[in-house]
Amino acid sequence: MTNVGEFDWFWAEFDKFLSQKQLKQTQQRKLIIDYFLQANRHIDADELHEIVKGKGHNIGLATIYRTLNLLKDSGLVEQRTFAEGRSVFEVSNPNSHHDHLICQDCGKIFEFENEKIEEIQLKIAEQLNFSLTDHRLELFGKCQRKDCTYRNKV
Amino acid sequence: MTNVGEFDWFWAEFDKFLSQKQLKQTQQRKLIIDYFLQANRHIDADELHEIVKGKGHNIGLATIYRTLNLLKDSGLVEQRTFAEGRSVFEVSNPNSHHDHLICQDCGKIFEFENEKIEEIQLKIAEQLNFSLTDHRLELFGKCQRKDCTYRNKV
DNA sequence: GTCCATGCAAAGTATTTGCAGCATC
DNA sequence: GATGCTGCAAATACTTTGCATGGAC
Repeated sequence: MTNVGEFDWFWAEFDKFLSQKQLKQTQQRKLIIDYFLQANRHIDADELHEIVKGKGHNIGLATIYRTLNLLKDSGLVEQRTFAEGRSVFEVSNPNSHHDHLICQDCGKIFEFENEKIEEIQLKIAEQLNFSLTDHRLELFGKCQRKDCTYRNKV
Repeated sequence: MTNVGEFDWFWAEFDKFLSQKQLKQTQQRKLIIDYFLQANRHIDADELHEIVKGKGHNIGLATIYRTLNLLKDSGLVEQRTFAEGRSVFEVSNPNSHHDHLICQDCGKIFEFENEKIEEIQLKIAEQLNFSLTDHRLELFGKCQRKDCTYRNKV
């Protein structure tokens, strides 16, 4: 179990959340979240379950879902629905609001940030009399990587 | 059945698509698509099914799905996944690429367009060596409408 | 007449929930 | 020791598919 401190802030926040809600820290939650953080990418419940099982832990898929939903409730993790019918989760970093660029051939997801777009969004919301709380921007295209698998080519 | 010509272009394109693929025009498809176009909003398969049934037509939910998928294949309609676990469909107007502003309280969806953002997106994709084919931008916030129902207030 | 399309029901996915035993506080 | 948590299986929600019949070309 790597615990070099990179995610200490995450654990601190999560522990705070647990005690506030009078919930318990458990072996399973520790494991699931640890592997989730190690994965360090967009991951869905089933993938995470496979990883945990692959490491020899007998943890039910339901517990994976329950833990991910707990993380979502805590606000530490965001749930996204890129493809139809499947949700992926990722650590929500409140400081850097990044967006996604998705290759339609190989499915790889790249991240980027752009302040200008954020500014314009605020203006648009203002004009339409909205108070903006969040946004989601996804660009779809074809990456030029050599190892692009053309997964979805017809 | 209103047929004032507003969607003639749509039917022309769809008929072309059908004959290209050697598929057939049917009563059911006509009905489903007609009600879909009349709805003129983001709609999901179940809602559309209710509308069609409400008008006294005995059409199976499976046929609704099949027809919507057909429209998606034709490129005339886009499928979106706003909330988890439910897809909505809307006419894809290739000339005006609009985005969405969603009220987190009442769930109402507003549309907007912004050229500047589109420009920036192209630049970003270029920098990351992507050829951009599509995008999706969703803003979340609170609308200030009097009839905002605060549906999701905790 | 040949295929494709339809309705129905069954199967498929992704996710949630009920319950009895177990772990944490 | 009380209460929340877990694994399992069943339930749920959305969507797709198999099959026999009917309709379009």
